[in-house]
Amino acid sequence: MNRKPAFDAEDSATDAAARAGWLYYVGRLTQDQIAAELGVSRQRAQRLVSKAMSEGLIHVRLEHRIARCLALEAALKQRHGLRMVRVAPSPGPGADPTHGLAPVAAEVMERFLRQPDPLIIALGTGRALRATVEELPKMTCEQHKLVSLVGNIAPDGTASNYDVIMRMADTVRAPHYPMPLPVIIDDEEIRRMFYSLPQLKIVARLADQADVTFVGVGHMSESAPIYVDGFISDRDLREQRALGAVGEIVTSCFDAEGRYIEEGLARRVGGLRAGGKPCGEVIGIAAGPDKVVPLRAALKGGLLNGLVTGEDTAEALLESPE
Amino acid sequence: MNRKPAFDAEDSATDAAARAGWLYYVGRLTQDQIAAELGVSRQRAQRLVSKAMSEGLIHVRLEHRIARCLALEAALKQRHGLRMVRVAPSPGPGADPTHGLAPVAAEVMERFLRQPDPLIIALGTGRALRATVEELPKMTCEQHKLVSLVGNIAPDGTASNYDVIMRMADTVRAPHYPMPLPVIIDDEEIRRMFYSLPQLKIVARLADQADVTFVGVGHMSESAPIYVDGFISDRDLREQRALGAVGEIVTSCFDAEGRYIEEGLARRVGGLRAGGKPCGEVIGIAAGPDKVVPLRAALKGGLLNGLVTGEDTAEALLESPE
DNA sequence: TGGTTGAGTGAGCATATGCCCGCCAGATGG
DNA sequence: CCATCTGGCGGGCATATGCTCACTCAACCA
Repeated sequence: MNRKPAFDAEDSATDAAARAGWLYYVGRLTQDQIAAELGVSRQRAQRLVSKAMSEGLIHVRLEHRIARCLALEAALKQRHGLRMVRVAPSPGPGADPTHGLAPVAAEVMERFLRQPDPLIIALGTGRALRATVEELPKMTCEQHKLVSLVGNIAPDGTASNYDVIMRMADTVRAPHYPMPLPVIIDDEEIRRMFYSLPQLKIVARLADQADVTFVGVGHMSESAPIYVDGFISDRDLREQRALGAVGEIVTSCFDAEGRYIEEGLARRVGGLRAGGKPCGEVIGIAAGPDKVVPLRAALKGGLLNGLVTGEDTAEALLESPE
Repeated sequence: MNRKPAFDAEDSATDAAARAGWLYYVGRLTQDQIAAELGVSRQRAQRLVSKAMSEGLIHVRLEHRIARCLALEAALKQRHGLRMVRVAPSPGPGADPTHGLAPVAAEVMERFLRQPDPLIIALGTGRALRATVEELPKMTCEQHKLVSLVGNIAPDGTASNYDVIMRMADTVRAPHYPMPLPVIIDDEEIRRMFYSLPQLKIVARLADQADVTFVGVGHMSESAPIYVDGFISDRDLREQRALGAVGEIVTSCFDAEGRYIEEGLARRVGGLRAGGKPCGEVIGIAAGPDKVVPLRAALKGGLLNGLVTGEDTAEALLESPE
């Protein structure tokens, strides 16, 4: 009764791997120390540790409320081929689901702003974006250019309340290019005239080359901000919904497949679409139950390649089949 | 409403640490990759990972039946200041509690045998040791010396069945020094004569310099092997128990505090005590419910500095207070 | 207001890690 | 019985890691 046959050699190899893995991950020993402890060469110790990992003997888990968020980020990133996803922890039941989103989004934005090389940063509009910009710290970013994708003149002639570019430029001290035209331009002639203005062409060209674009994602229900705030009419809303619109990004509506709807309203929008530059980042910032449907569509259609959202929203997005 | 005050800076630092730790341990990214991902310097990434660890955000657990054994080993090692502890997985309820002990002990023994530098290896006796030796593979260890600590002549004049040294020497091809004298020598004159034999002096000197000693640990109940196998008489057993004996190592009895009992039987033992050389390893091999009391005493008295035992026994040893 | 302090930062370096390569032993097949 | 093969082993090297040391910047106190 000497050496056992192969059937338990496997077992004893796994035992040794477990032992090595334990010493490495739990005991925090170096592989040299493990080698000494087990009386084997360092290479063998390294192979055992690696085996312990690859055989799944070692389980690592993160004890932190954002652990779930990180998992959601990874899942969303993978499912939709996104470049960047950030999921803000849920604020808890009952609270505003967008609470906590802005600081996280601001962190993302700040990272771009901290780049020393000049960037062209395009901005949409909306509550989420506005809140994000308000979370930015004062800084000096004269190397970048901020470009608005959307007209800053509301239907009533005032500057739009949700025009974020001025505020942002103010906080981060960057050259900025608002789009001096109405959000919606009913007369096609006038619209063409606006677009032919030289300064608008400059803005359009810049926006087209944006390295990164931050946009909100709106929904198209009766309480759609774009409608409630008077940017589009009741008729427009019904028309777009009839055409299949489930959401909008800088007033461009898209259907459940994430395809922009070219008919109707699209012809009267005073602004540009996000994502002109193919290799630029287009980051959507949105959270809340209302945003699940439009976000799902936008992701499906590849309208975004980056996303900042909330835990519950991320979960809902991942619950859909496919 | 710009930068938040310190109260959530702490939180966001922990969040970042959690994120970094997650990327490192779950995502298996290098710190450089994490630095790029988070847009910080590598040093910062390393600090975040380290913070995640030190704040206990990362929990590692080993998914393997020996995980518990490893934890028990660490606990025993620490509690009793032992140099080496191995705990064999429990064979399951109902099975022989010593099952599985021998292969583990043999692994330990083999490690010493594989040493290229010459070692003096002292051996006790007993079932556990015998079983251990039988698990050794054939090998050639001419550099080492095997020394017996205990007489190899049973009271009936035969060579003891549990004399392990011959078998071991046979398997590992090492020079060996049995102790050619009875296990118990009733006549003091004869005992002195035996000890004055030159070859016995050689053995005694070797044993005294043993680099490592392997011994079984016996209990002192009515079913004590030392008694059942006829090495000591009923009277001896009662005498030693009356003197407080709770266990024996190579026929030297000790009390609950792990102090050797010098009266009575001790004067008639034909053999040596384990642990002559202060810096040598003295490794006890024993498992089973009967062994808990003697092992606890031996550990308390520092009679052993190494231990190979079973999962259940280790657990029982750790259950005692103090 | 101006010094002081202390936490956080990046550079640099010694060490640990992971991986590739040539080697050897034991298994396999002629 | 010998040639071949395969799989594990240690040597060595490029890379990653962790740590120390000045340094900065900003808050705090006098």
